[in-house]
Amino acid sequence: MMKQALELALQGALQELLKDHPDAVAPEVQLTRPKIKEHGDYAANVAMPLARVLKKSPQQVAAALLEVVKWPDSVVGADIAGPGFINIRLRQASEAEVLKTIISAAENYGRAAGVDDTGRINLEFVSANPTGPMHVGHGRGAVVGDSLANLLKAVGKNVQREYYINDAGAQVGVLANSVWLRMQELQGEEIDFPDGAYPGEYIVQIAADLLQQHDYQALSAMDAADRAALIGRAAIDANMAMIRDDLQAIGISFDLYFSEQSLHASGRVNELIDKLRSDGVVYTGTLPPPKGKEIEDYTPVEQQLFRTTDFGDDVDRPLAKQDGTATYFAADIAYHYDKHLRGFDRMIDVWGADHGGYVSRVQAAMKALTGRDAQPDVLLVQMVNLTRDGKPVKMSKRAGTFVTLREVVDEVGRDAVRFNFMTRRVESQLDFDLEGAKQKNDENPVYYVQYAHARIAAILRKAEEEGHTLGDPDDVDVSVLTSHEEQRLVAHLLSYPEALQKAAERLEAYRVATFAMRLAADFHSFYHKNRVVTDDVVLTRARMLLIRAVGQVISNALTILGVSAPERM
RNA sequence: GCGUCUGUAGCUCAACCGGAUAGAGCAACGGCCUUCUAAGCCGUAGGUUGCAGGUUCGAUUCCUGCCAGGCGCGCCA
Repeated sequence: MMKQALELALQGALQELLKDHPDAVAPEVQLTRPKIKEHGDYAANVAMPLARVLKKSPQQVAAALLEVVKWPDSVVGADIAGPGFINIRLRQASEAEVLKTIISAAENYGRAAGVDDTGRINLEFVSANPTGPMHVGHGRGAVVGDSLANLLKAVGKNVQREYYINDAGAQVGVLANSVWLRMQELQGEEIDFPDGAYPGEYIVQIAADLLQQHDYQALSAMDAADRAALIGRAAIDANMAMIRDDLQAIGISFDLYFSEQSLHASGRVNELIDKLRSDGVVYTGTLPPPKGKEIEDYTPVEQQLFRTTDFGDDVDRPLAKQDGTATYFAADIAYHYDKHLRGFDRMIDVWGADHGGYVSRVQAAMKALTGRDAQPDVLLVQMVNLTRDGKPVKMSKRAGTFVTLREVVDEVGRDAVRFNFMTRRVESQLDFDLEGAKQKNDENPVYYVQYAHARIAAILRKAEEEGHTLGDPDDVDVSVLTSHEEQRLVAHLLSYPEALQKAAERLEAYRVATFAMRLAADFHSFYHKNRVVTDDVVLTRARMLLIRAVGQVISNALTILGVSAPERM
């Protein structure tokens, strides 16, 4: 890699300069790609921090560095500019050679050669409760998590996708009761459907299916708890099947669906609480009433508390409810601890912003259990505001009027949903307009990128019709690609592996979408100023190579995002 | 009240873990289709980066305090 070679050269020069200053700390060499063409192909800022150490002006330091530096052959010039930047210019031909690399590597360009051995990563995302269909907010988390998994795999990480099924606790009882009420109703009985029950139409469907499979009289005669268990299990299975189906519709599947109930059933939650107790981080006490919320009948209760405040949390957290069963928190620690025991070196959790208050307690718990290294990295995905023609779509879970992810995908299409969800950082809220996402114009970035890909395919078809063939890329003379637009494209393609690397390091998959949009923009700009198919055979072949490489990289980026790259539009 | 995320052009967002003249799209205005896809391109205009301090050679970026908005804050998951 050119960048590394340059960094090495500068580091060498740095050592040379610092010979007389044995106790000085050498600043890190950082190379950036300047935004402005006149600033060269790479720029280094080392002279500026070094100026302080050597007590000379940055310009003097830069000059001294240039005296001793031994550049690689491809460097044609380096000069000092601005407040002390060293601008480096490379021989152009050496950059355009990347086009040949891209064509031969094809879908592997930008990807790591193999799977690295720096550890296994567990990536948990979606984990929507199996009590109903996924809404749009879940969809954003799903797309973010899935794209991140693709990205991490692309740079060579060993990643497992995991879905945590919250199939335990009181909500299962509520779900079972909701279904049972609908079953009774379908049998013609008068029912009173309470506020707390799940109102959706899917509950009625599950009830109808269950009536097909089970004898209603027999169910009525059953012990209520046994019946609730049976119906609850069946309803959860039905909902999970629906969720998996909906995820399939946007191209997402998991390596493992992990059941919370299995943690309780196998005794691992209780084992974990015992372990914490023997570790001495559990005590019996009462919590102060919560702030900022009016609670009329707050009564302090003695309970088992996990001393999470010793590990960075705000208050200690209860492990067991008053009825003696474990809290959700206790099960979740057991779950994260289980991931640790399964040998994952790193955990990443993608959660909705409404779980933000939960991060510090889980991290505190994992710190207590395993030490700092096994704390999960938590990505909090902010809300999605669904609009139609700019007006908010009213959603009420209680009234059963929330828009499901499936409805949105069916209406606007998988590609538009996936790409639009990836155009912003997870920290910022996302406005998603149903009409805007369907429009096939500039307002919709997914078409902008896909259009570039389809346009490239069309040009290549045209070129072949005209009798041009690319042939062996190694025989193409890329030195004729000298226009401003061509050089921009080459530089852009060259930076793709670095862009992936950076995005992966920061767990910011949206950067891949940004990259694709910028590359598409550079291509469209090139297209309008340069003709690919001409009478000049040498130039035509060089440009065919160039746009094929552009199309390949757009396709590779879109693949990471789970978006298709069409040949025609 | 506490925690957390956000605040950049009229609107929606970028700005490469402190760097050079803060960039795109939409909306506005003016151009470009008898030649490879106009789902596109070129140009003009638009900014005290919420406010006030601080650290630094240098701050949209880091720190502190305010202001505004989102999310959350008993054994619900």
